[in-house]
This record gives sequence, C-alpha cells and structure tokens, in this order.
Amino acid sequence: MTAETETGAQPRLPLSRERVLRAAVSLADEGGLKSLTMRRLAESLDAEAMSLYYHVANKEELLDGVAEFVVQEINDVVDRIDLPSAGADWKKAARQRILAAREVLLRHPWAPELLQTRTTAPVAVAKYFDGLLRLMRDGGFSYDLAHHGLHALGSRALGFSQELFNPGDDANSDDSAAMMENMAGQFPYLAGMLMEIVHDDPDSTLGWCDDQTEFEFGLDIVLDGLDRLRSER
Amino acid sequence: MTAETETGAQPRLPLSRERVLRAAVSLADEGGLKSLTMRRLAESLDAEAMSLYYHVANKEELLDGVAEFVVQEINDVVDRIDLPSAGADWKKAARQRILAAREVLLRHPWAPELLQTRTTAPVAVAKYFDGLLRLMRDGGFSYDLAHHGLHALGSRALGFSQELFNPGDDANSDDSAAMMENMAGQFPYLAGMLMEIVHDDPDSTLGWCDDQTEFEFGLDIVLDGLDRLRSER
DNA sequence: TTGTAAGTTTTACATCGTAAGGTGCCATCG
DNA sequence: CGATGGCACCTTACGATGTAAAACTTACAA
Repeated sequence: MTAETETGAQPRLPLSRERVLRAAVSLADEGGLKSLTMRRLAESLDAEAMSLYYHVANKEELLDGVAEFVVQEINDVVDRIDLPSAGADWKKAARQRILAAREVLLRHPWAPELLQTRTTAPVAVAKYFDGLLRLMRDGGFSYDLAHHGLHALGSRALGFSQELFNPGDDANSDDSAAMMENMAGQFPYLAGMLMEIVHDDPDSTLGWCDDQTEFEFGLDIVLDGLDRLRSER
Repeated sequence: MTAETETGAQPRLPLSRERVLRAAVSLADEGGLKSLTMRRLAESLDAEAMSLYYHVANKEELLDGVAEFVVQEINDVVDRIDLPSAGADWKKAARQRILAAREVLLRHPWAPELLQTRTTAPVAVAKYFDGLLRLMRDGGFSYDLAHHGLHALGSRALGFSQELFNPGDDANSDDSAAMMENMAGQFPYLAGMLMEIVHDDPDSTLGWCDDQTEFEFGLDIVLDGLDRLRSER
C-alpha cells in the first residue's frame, strides 16, 4: 500500500555534494581511480548516474572535489599537530607535518595520480603550503629562500613518494637466477647493486626497498639542505 | 585504371609498430594524452582503428610502448654526453644528464602523467638508472648509498619537475588587488611571500616562478646532499 | 486547487576500447 | 597453372562511459 514493491525499502538519505564526494573517495580507495565512474558512484549511493549532476557539474568537477577533499583530510590531520617551530626547530616541525601527510596519502594511493591531472590547484593545497611556509618563516627563512624551498620539496611536501614505479618494481618474482644473468649484461651496475643487497640481507627478495625509509631519507636530504642554507644566512 | 577512385591517392606507407608509436607521440605532443585515442591515432596514420591492433596488443600496451619510446629518447640524448665522473666529478656529470633528460621531457609535457600510470617500468628506465648508477659508483659511492640516492632523486632523476601544479598556478590573471585582500585573510604567509616578490620584481605578474631555476635549485640540494654523504665516507 | 521549485529519473547519443570475422594480396607448393 | 595459407588491413558490432534534454516526483506556497 505504501508504495515500494520490494521488501520494506529504506527511504534513503538524500544526496548531497558532501555525500557524493565521500562515496567517490571510498570507491577510489576500493578499486582505484579507474573504477570511479559516474554510474558506479551513483549505484554505491543507491541512485542513478544523472542524479549526481545535480550536486556536481561534471566529472572533472567531481574529481576536483575529490582532490580538495583528500588534501583537506591532510590539513585536518596536520592542524592537530602543534610543535615549536622557532629557529632550528622548524625542521622537526616540517618533518612531522610531511610524514603525517604521507600517512594520509598511504590510505589513498590514487591521490598522487589524481592531483597530477588537476589543472587548477585545490584551495586546500594553498592552505597546506601556507602552513608549511609559516614554519619556515618561524625558522628564520627569508621569503625568497622559503619560496625556493617549497619548490624544492615539490609534491614531496604533501607526502608524495615520487618514485617512478610504486610497488615491487624490482625483484618481482620467478627464479631470479636466469634473470640476473640477463640483467648483468644489460644493466651491470643495477645487477651489481642487487647482488650486493641480496648478499647483505638474503631474506630480501620481495619489497627490499622500504618505502618509508627511502621517503625519509630523501626528505631529510632536502630538509637538511634547506636548513643549511637557512643558517648560512 | 590503377585502382584508387580518388585523385591520385598515394599507396601509403605500411603500418608498423615503430610508425604507430611515433604517431602516438606526435598526437600526444599536439593534444595531450586525452587526445590520444585509437581512432584518432589510426586516422593520423590514414588507417582504421582496428588495424592498429595488428601492431599493438591493446591500448595499455600502446601506452607502455609510448613510455618506452620517450625514455629511450632520453637515453639517446644522454648517451651522447661524455663527461668525466671520477671522484667529485660525478656530480657535474649527473647534473648534466638530468638536465638533458629534462629538456627532452619539456618537449613531451604529458610524459610524467603517462609514466606514473604505467604499472610496469619501461626497460629504458632501468637503462637510464644503470647509467646514473655508474656515475655514482665512479664517484666513489657505495652501492648502498647510491641506492638510497636513486630513491632520493626519484622521478627527478628523469627530469620530472614534480611540482604539484604545472603552469601558472599562482598569479593567474584578473585584477590581483581584490584577490590579494582575500588571500591575505586565508593564507597570510603565501600572501606575504607574494607581496615581497612583487615588491622586489614588479614585472613578475605571470610566471614569476622560473621552472628551470627552481628545478636546478631542488636538484642541487639533493645532489649536494648526496655528495656530502659520499665524501663523509 | 494550482503553481513552482528542488531533486531525481528516463531516455538517448556520441565516443571510447576492442571482439569477431571478413577481404585482398602475395608467396609457396602441388 | 591453380590451390593454399598466412599476413596486413578493414567492416561491423557491442558494451562501457560521460552527459544533454526532458519528464517525472515531491513538498510547499498562494
């Protein structure tokens, strides 16, 4: 009588830009960016594809919104950190921020790819860099040096690992014996490097590059370099 | 009589994987990655879309081929450089290589986005890193430190600028007066930075960040940092 | 009751990647 | 010589995608 042919279907929450963006993030988390289509997104909200267009201009704008959303998530985390940043402390404070940002990004591995395809920077990115800039100014940076510093950090400032190939790009599988042979011919130095690493640490066939370690190593090189320029005055 | 209904149409070169990849690069150069579709690619070769599949397994494999092709172009340029790399000279040699790689990438602005979406690394990338590794070994790096160094350089090693947003991301247009007002409230430090820069160099409304300068600045920070670790022994 | 606006759905279309199968050509072999 | 078979290319067709256009639904004001 009360409509609804199926078994007591729920009234269903109304859509909203907020809900759409949240669902989009979830979809991407589960299946990557390619699985984020308007139809699937709508389905995950129990609606039709075209309904989304009432809350979002088009897919590009949806993606812009998702990018904004993710960076905002970083800002939320980062804003909860409160460390002294005067003088030499700027470095510890910046390091902490950036590592916190990276933690968020690890939950959204598709975010770098998304951010890179945005033509216009999310406002949240400006906010993030403004905060980082504050730390550097507290540390005694001139605006000019700080400016170069932000460029030098680049996307690493937001926690991007900026490796060329993410997972298991070396030592992927199969018998490494024959592969090493082949490799030694084409890439003698890479082969030499691999052999030494295997020698030093035999149980390192898979994922022998620790992403976290490498990220921190690279980050510290940049931060240390900037700090040196800062204190040189 | 000799077939060909239209005005003396040419016999047309036969397709080949090589020709297909070259055409794909050209298409991307002209209209970006999104304009690279199988149909348009075929059309640019005066053929039908499905004909491409005789030379290329599918679009993913085509993109892999294009990626390989571009990195190979980098390798070609880089191989022509021959600088001493013993001892402290490694840095100059590496710098030169990386700047040469960047020059190639500037002609293919879509390449970073493409490389980032590859799941498997082009062989040419291994070759490139092998060459870089050689320089570092000549310079006296341990394999271990060189390994960290390659990670620290990351995609920058291939000339990626790894800025978050490529062109005109600040100071884009319109009257900057009202914008500054608004900005000063939300992003006081960014606003301060901009104001100082405008003050120092008034004719810098557009593109006041010199990509080349910033790239070299960031690169030198990393190279100097690595060199320091190298000579610390 | 009637109108009006907000929110959602239906229908439809152009464009994309590509599966399946067909066509023309040439070299080889009986 | 004609038959055979493989290579290179084309035709047709299908499902997925983003989205324009217009119809429907609900809630509320006049």
